[in-house]
Amino acid sequence: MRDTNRPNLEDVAALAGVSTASISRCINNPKKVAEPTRLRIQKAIDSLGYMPHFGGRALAINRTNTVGAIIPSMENAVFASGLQAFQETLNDSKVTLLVGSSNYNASQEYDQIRSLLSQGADGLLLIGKDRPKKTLDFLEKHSVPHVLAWCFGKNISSPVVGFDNQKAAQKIADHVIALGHRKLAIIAGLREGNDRANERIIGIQDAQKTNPNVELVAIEECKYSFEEASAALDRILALNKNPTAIICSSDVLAVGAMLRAKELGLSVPNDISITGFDDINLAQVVTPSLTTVRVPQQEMGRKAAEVLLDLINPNLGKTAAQSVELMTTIINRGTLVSLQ
Amino acid sequence: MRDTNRPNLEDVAALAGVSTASISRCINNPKKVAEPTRLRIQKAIDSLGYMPHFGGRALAINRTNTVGAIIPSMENAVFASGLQAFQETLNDSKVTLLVGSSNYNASQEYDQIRSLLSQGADGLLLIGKDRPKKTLDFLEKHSVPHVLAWCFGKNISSPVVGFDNQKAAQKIADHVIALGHRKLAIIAGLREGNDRANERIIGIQDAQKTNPNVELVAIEECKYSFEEASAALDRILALNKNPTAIICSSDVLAVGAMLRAKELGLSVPNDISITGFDDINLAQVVTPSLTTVRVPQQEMGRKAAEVLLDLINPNLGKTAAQSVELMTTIINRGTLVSLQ
DNA sequence: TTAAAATATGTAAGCGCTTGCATGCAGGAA
DNA sequence: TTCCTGCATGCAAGCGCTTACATATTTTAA
Repeated sequence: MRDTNRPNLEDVAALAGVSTASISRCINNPKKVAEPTRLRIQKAIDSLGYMPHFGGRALAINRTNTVGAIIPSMENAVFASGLQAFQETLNDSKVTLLVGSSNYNASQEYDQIRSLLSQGADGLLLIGKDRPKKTLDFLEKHSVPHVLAWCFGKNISSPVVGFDNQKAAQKIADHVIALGHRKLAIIAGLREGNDRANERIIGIQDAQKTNPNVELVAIEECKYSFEEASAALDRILALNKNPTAIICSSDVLAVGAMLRAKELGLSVPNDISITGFDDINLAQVVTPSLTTVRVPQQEMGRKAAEVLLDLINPNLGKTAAQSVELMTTIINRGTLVSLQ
Repeated sequence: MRDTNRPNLEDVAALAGVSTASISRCINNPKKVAEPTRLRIQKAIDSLGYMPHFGGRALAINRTNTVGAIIPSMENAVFASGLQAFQETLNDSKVTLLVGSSNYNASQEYDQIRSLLSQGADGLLLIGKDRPKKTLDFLEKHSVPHVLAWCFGKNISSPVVGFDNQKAAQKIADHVIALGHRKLAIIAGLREGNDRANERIIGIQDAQKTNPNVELVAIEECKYSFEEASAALDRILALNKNPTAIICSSDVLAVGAMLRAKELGLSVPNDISITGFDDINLAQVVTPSLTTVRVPQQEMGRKAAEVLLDLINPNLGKTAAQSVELMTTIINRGTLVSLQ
């Protein structure tokens, strides 16, 4: 039923003494309306405080200028600055961002996808490349424009903007090995439904395999919290295999392990080296500061937004949206020691 | 123009052999439709992969089940977990969250408010209580349901869910003073357009005033980054007033100051005590871990969502939405030393 | 048995906006 | 003058959905 409180096109039209069509044109395509009329209309709009009704417009043009992003967790600083950059880039094109979080859970992600889409999202940003067939089918069936981030891969059918987790992990592991470490352990996120965690483990295993005299004494998976990482370190130490370096698949895990090591009276890196992944704020703050892998978050967010916008706008002569691979860098700080 | 790709109510109705009205009822009020029909409809919906069109619905019921939140910054972990709780609570009521960020800038906030509203947000979460008249007028004129968080106060016309920044700041300052500190300095966020930063300063000043033998040797404002806090510490030290404690109005600032102190060869807390505010992750991670003020973020997010939902739903007999004041707690860790 | 009440479903109007088409009008070319 | 062109504007259909109301069917009561 009519909300008499909120002015609509007709009200503006009446006040300005023109038809609703002109108002609409004035808003969406100002050149199509003559100067004096435009001024009159603008005055009417201002004086009524008119704002176009979102639903009406969405219905008419079948587009919302809204995109959704579903990240595994909002609490995790890992995604924050990437998302911020994503949003800023969208805003430049007058597109609004809807955010959902999946809690690292595929079925929650599916629900969020449906929810954001039924909220009218024109496109989606998703994290990672592995998801259940059900989700994939859904995306395909509804031909949802989407881009994947925080991952990369050659034979993915969706556009991807990110980095190769496996290669990045292999690189840091190679680096650790090059410094003389021969007994490694891993603390990683739960692989289940998390391709990034999974590939990071595989990357480290790759590095180990190409160096036969390197031993991988433990692989511990846990949730991304200090407490869980702390417990994971305990489990590793309980094995009595004496790894000289622990490669963690996230800074949060690395810091959790460091905190625990400190509690146990172990010196990092003298007694044990620890490396992280992501290079979030935390990494610079711990003592010693964390040697880690820097992920180009901002660039990823920005580029992902560009690709998604391309996907949504049947664009004018521009090149089709393409996947882009970004590179990670190893940031050497204080938690990794050379054994040579 | 009709998107033939996307099934609409009519398609479902045709397939199920009922009218569109029944489909609509089946979706929104299943009890109103008989069991066998409901099953038939459900099957049709599933087989077509039908999803209601957001705009159509929004137009018909003049409601989007969407609320917006505008936070000063996404990068700052300060708001992350509160926002997460806010979102989760909304989700329980099938309400989606739109997020905008204002970059601690009133005019950007105003733009975001307009943008979220024109995206159809039914209500808004805003941070802090001070804003320009223009913004206030706008909210009033359009009678936008909204709740303020991260602040509290008696004579605010909007519902507020938060804590009293001034009191909380006074409390930590009193605590510092009780430990024997007589020369204090402040590192705070920029007060301009930021009531939280402002009130936290005032709270500390309150504490100082009631203790005449306490001196406030410096008040430095800066942006919320390690680098800026670091520079602020330098400016304070350059004064040669030798404060024994630096009260920071955010953990980020406190950690930035700590990092700088360490660079300068100053021991925290032996040479100088430092306190934070917020109790974000960072606080536990630095060495020594940070004595700070814990803000009940999750609770604030949850309660704010409840109040906002109340505001939006002309609800059934429930009590009207009320402001709620939450309490902060001082978390004693390692950066504040007793001088007695 | 019949009337009344309850239940299930359909009909159609209308939410606010955009846009193809029609109309009117001014200026220029023939 | 007449015709054409182009611009500014209006008209009205239609986007997909909800819902008051009308209608048809079943149940219940008397």
